[in-house]
Amino acid sequence: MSTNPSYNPESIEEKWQKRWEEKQVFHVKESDDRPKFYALIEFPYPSGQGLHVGHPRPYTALDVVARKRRMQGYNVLFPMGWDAFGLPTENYAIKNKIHPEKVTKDNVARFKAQLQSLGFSFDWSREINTTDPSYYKWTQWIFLKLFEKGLAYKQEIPINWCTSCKVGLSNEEVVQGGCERCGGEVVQKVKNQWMLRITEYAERLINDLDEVDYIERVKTQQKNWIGKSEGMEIKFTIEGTEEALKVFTTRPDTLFGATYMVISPEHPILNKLKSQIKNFDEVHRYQHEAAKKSDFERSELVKDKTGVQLEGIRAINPVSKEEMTVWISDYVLMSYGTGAIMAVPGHDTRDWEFAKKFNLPIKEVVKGGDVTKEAFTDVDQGILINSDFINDLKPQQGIEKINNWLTDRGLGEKKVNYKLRDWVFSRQRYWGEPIPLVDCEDCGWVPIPEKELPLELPKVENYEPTDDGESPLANIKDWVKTTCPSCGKEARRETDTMPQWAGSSWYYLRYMDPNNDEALASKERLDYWLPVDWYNGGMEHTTLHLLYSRFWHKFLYDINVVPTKEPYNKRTSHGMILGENNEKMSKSKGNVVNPDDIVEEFGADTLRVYEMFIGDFEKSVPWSQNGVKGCRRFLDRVWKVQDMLVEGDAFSKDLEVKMHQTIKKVSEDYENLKYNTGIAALMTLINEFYNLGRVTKTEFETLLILLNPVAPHITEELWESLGYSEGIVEQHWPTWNEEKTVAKFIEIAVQINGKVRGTIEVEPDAKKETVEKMIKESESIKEYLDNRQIVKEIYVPGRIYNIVVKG
RNA sequence: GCCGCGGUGGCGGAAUUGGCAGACGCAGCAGACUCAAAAUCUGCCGGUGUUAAUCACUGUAAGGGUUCAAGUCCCUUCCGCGGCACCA
Repeated sequence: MSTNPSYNPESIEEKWQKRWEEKQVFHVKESDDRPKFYALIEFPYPSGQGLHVGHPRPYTALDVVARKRRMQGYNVLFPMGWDAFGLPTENYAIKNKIHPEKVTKDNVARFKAQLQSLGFSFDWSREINTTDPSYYKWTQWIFLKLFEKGLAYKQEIPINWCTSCKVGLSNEEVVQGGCERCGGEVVQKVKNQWMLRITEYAERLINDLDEVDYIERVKTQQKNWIGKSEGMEIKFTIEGTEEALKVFTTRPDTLFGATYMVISPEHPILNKLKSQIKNFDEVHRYQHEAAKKSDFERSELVKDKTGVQLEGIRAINPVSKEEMTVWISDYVLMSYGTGAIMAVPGHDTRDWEFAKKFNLPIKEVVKGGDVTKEAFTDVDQGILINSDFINDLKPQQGIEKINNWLTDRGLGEKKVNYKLRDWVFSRQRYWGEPIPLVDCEDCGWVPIPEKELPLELPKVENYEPTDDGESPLANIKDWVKTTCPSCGKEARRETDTMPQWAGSSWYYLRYMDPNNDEALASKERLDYWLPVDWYNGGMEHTTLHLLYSRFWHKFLYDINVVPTKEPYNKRTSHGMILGENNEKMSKSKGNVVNPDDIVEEFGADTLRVYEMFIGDFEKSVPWSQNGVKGCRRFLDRVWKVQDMLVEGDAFSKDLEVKMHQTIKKVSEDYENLKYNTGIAALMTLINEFYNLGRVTKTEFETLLILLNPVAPHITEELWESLGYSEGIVEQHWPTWNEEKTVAKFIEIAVQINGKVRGTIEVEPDAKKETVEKMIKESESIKEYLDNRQIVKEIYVPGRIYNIVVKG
C-alpha cells in the first residue's frame, strides 16, 4: 500500500518554476573559473498564434544539454529572446488597428508565459527583444559600420517584388517563384535598394566551414547555395568594332566547339552596338518582352527557347578564328557570370536546344556521344577532337593547355564565379529597424552620428504600405525632413527599413551582455563566451539566417569587434513535428496541437519526455496523443519507485552492471542527439526496478539525476522528498566505470553455417578454446556437427561463434 | 536535371557501425483485480507451416554481388523527403 501521494504535476511544476526563478538558479554568473558553455536555440518570432508543439522540441533538447552541463560543472549560458520585427505583426496590426508595438508586447507576454510553463532553464534576466530601441541601436550601429567599410551600397536593381506584401524580397525569400511568407506572386521591379556585399565573403563562408562542427547537410546546403565554380573568363572580339564580349565558362576545353554566342537581353553592350544592329527594333521588342517576365516565368519556359539574332554583328572565336553569330535570349541571365555565353551546342543541352530551334551549326569536339541526336554533356568521359592543338587530349588536360594558351595571349584569365548574390537589405515597411542614413543633395548618403543612435521608429497612426512601393515612413514628412549631419543643409532620411534578418544576425552576441550601453557587448564578455558552443535551429534557416549571421560575424571580426572568425562552433537541426494525420501542422488543416493543452492534461514533464522520446530528433515525425499517454505512464512509474525503496547507499549486486550501463548510455545519448534511446534506457532501468521490486536510495537518486534534464520538475520533487534541502540541480552528474558496464556472464550465439543454432553463457573475455570446448560438449549443438567436417571456426569474443561445416 | 537524406512489424522507432533484426514506447490480444468500467499489474504480439509450446522455413523497397557472417559494404533498379535549378 502506497504511503505517498500520487503524482500530481500541476502543483509541483508551478512550485519548482517559482523556486528556480526566486533563487535565480539559472542566472549566469560572470567571471567564473568554471569552463563556459554557451547553448543557443533560435529565438522565436512571437506570432499571434502562440507556441505550438513544434517549438519545445529544440528548446527541450538544448535544455537537456544545458542542465546536464551545469551538473557537470560548467558555467552555462542558455538565453532566450524575441525576434519580433516582421511582416505578420505589421499585417495583423493593420488589419486589427492595433499598433505593432502593442501587438508585439502582447504576443511576447503570451509566448513567455507558455515557455515558462514548460520549465526551461533559460536565464530570463538576459531576455532580449529585437524591436527594443536599446537593442536595435546596435543593429543600426553594425549597419553604419558596414556602410563605412563600403559593404552597404545603394543600387538600382530589378528586385523581387511581392505584389501581395508590397515589399521587396531577397532571393533567399523567393520560393518557387512565390513569396516565402505569403505565397503571393513575385514580379521583377526596378528599385533603388540598399544592398550588402555578402558576395565579398563568399570564399570565406565556404572555406571556414572546415573549421566548424556543423551537421553535414547544413554544410552542403550552404556550399550549394554559395555555388562556387571555377573556370575561365574569355574575351571574344566583335568584328569591325573596338568592343569585346567576355564570357565565363567552366569548360574552356570545348572552345573549339563554340559556334555562336548568346547574350542576356539586359546586356549593356546592346546599347553600345545599337548603330550596328540592323534589326534593333526587333531586338528591342525582345528586350521589352523579357523585362516583363519574372525570373520564375523565364525559367518556366525551359523547353521552348526564344531569341533574336543581332544582325550585322559577328564575333570571332579566339582559337578557331571562325566567325560566330551573336544572339540575345532570356536563357542567359545577366545576374550570373558576365551575362554572355559562348554556345557549345554539341556539349551543352541548352545550347543544343537553341541551336536546333534556330538551325545553328553543331560541332562535335568531344568524342563519346552522338551530337546529331542530343548534346553529349558527359565530356569528362570523352576525348577531344576537331580541336587543333588540343586534339586527342583528355578534357582535363585540354583545359590546362587552352587556359595557358589564352592567358599567354591576354585572351582569357582564370576566374571564380558564385551563385550567391548580394543581399537586398531594404524593405518598404514600417515594422523594422530604420536605416540610419540621410540623403543630402551635396554630400550624398551620410550616416547619422553614432551618438544619435538609436534612430527610433517614429510613433505614427498610419503604417500601411503604399501602392507605389514607397515605405510607410515616407509619408511622415517631419520625420523624413532633417538636416545633413555633414554640411547642415536640409536633407531627407532614408525611409526604407531593414529586413527581419537584421536583428537575428547578431543577437547571440547581445545575450552575453544585454544591458551594455557602450558597446554591443563588452570585450571581456565576448572573449569569455564566444563562440557559441552549440546552436540548434531549423533547416529552413540554413541559407538565410545562418549564412547572414556568419557573414555579419566575419565582418565584425574584420573590424576587431569579435575575437572569433565564426560565431557558432556546432550547429544541429531538428525535424518538424507533424499533425497526427502526418501533415504539416497548420490552422487551416485543423491539426495544430497547443502545448498548453498537453501541459494541462499531462504536465510539462510529460510533454518534455514525449518530445524527446517521439523519434529521431533530426527527422520529422507525426504527433501521437497515445504516445504522450505512454510517457505519462512512465513518469507515474518513476513516481511510484518511492514505494520500493530499501536500505542501502550503493548499487546493489543485481543492478550494479545495469546502473553503470545506463549512466553511460544516457550520458552519451544526450550528447549525440539521441534523446529517444537515452529515454528508452531509462525506461528499461525502471522496468528492472519493477522486476526486482526493491531499489536502493543510491540507485533511485542516480535515476533521478539522469532523468532530471528531461523531466526537471518531478525529479526535483522526488529529490526533495528524499530529504534533501539542496536542489537536484546542484548535484553532480554521475560517472560510470567502464569495467563495471560489462556483465560477469554473457550470452553468445552459436552459429552453424551462419545460422543460429543455440546460445551459451560464458565470461566476456573467455578464451576461444574454452568456448569451443563448451560448444562441442553441448547436446543441442552436437547434432548439427555429427558426421560433418568442420571447415572453419570464427570466434568474435562477446558476440558470436560461427562454425562452418561441410557435408 | 543536379546535390543531400532516407525506405526495417499495424504505428513511432532500436540495432555497440559487418556479428542473435525488431530494444523502448504506442496500438492490439489474453489474463488478474473489479458488481462493472477506468486505472494498475502479468503474459503474448513480423510472416508462413490449420491451434498452442517446441521446431522449421522465411523476413530490413526490388534484383544481383562480396563475406564464415549483410538492415549495415559494392553494383543495378524503383519509391519517398529536403534543397537548388536555363548558374554557362
